[in-house]
Amino acid sequence: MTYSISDVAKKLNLTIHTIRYYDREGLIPFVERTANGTRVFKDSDIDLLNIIQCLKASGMTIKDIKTFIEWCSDGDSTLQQRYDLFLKQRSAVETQMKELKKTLDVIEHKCNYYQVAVEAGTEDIHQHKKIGNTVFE
Amino acid sequence: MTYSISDVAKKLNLTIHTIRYYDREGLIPFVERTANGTRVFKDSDIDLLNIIQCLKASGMTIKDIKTFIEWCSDGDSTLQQRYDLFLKQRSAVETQMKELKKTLDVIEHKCNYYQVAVEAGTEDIHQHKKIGNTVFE
DNA sequence: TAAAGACCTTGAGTTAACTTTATGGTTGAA
DNA sequence: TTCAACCATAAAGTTAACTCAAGGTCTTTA
Repeated sequence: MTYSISDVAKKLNLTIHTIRYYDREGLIPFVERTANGTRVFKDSDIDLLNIIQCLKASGMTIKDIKTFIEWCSDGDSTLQQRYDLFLKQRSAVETQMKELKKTLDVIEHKCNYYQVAVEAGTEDIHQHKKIGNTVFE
Repeated sequence: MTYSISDVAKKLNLTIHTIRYYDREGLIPFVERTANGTRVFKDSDIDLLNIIQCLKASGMTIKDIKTFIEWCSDGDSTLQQRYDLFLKQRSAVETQMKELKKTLDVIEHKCNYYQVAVEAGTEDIHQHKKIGNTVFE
């Protein structure tokens, strides 16, 4: 089973431009070409693009993802580096989740605050802090 | 209690430049000035900067945060808009947390994969997919 | 057979959020 | 009194990650 660039774009919810950009940046070095240069994607290429999406979501830059892919190409001599990389990303994502939880708590506090204020028709319902003449909490 | 811009920068782990940038963008319109133009921050200004950090962490742009601050200045007539905004941000953050959890699961899978491979000294320990001649899982 | 619609490359443009540079004013200790 | 250490503005520069435009080739379809 093979796919055109637009098939892949639809499947992964990326634009054609983005996929070509990733190719240019060296993220998908194993995509084959027809005689006239058209890219032909295999399932394994789609798997790789999925991994790239995951690494991006974990906060990695394109440049760092490229490094990882180069390590993959280098074979078993880079296993430790790749392991360390994923350990680092794991802890990075765990940190992000904790931060996001704190953020959510603050936002939920605001939701409650505004729900009460909307029902009352005024922010004066709250004992509050003022900044200038403007209510901020 | 008042603070200089560098005090605030230290306290909130921002640079002086970033704080001035936020001021230029209209995010902190209530900071006072001395006769010669030096900014003087009150505790309420620091509270507001903390709220700004939280909104940024939830994925809001500077432009949208500015809109929120304008709504605050407009008083009770914007209560519903502000409530809706926080409901929207809450659901945005909840979505982000779910996505991050999926990402973490994939990364943990990779950690296990590489731990086994490092111990074995080779990726051949895994039944695997190959892309070109390169192992990607 | 010609127009539509894929695909390609190179290179320039965009956007957000800073970040730096250039230039200059104020203040307080040595 | 000078000089370091603050503060200020305006405007240009940076970076990442796209995104678009121009100009060209190939293939399919009316």
